[in-house]
Amino acid sequence: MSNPPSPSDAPATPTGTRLTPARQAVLTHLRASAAALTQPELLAALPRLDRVTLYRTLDWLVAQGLVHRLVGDDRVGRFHAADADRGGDAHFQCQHCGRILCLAGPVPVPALPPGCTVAQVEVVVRGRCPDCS
Amino acid sequence: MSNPPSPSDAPATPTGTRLTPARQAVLTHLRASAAALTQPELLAALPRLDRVTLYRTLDWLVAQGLVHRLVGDDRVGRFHAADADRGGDAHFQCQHCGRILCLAGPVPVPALPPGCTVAQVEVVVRGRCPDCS
DNA sequence: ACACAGAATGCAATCCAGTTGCATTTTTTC
DNA sequence: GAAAAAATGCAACTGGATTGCATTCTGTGT
Repeated sequence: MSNPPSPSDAPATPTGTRLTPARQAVLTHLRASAAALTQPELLAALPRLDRVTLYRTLDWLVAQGLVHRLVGDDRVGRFHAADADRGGDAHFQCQHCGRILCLAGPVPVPALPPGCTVAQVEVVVRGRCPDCS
Repeated sequence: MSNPPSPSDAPATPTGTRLTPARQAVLTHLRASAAALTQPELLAALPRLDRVTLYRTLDWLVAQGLVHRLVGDDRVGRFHAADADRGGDAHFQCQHCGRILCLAGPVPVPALPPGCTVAQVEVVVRGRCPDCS
């Protein structure tokens, strides 16, 4: 996650790892979606993939810093591409349809108790998305 | 969740519901803990309770607005008392021990796409807690 | 005091996303 | 072209969360 963002089409594949078609397909699909997707959603969209392969693929993509994983209110993990054109740490979750949109821009850091080291700040805004209004 | 916060010691029990000893015990235990607790942690602390009873108890407490439920990075639900002396929507999760502390004070809302209705803003700060530094 | 109704509890069974082990296939390298 | 490394697919398993149903408990009305 501390990697500098790689070019969109040829990310570095460190230490004997490959950017396989499956991984490319998942990454492409995540980049095409404005909302964060769950594993079942991805599986439905890419039926040739095995459940476990998708799981490991997402694991790898997250490890490469290409994909961001977040957990919504329903404790289901959702994934979205960590592209430069999207913000990193701010998300909007619709309380009606459950979709998670990715917001751009930095987020303010709230006041912390002394002694706490800050590594990451994540903001989740809940409400109604434009589609559900 | 849209209820006005009830007094600490005598919450309203709407529509024929009771503040039973089990519920009081869970609420007391949550109030005594500075960190948000998982269901297994609560179960270990209150062995007389059944798993399902604890689940339903937490459900009830959350519905009453007495307890706040949040999901951490590990997709495990954690609960903490929604007392007035604690903030509502800001939390700190230690990346080392996994504990979730509750921070006081609201945070400013980041920029949203047009058409989005905001109902709640939640902030999760990740890093190292004082104990793990 | 007794019966009744509604609520709460406990046990068992189920669900689902996530996870791991192992055999097989694919890709890279020598 | 063969060996080695990585990726994939299938099957089984985990752990928290969740539901159904029978039982117990509390409060109310007669």
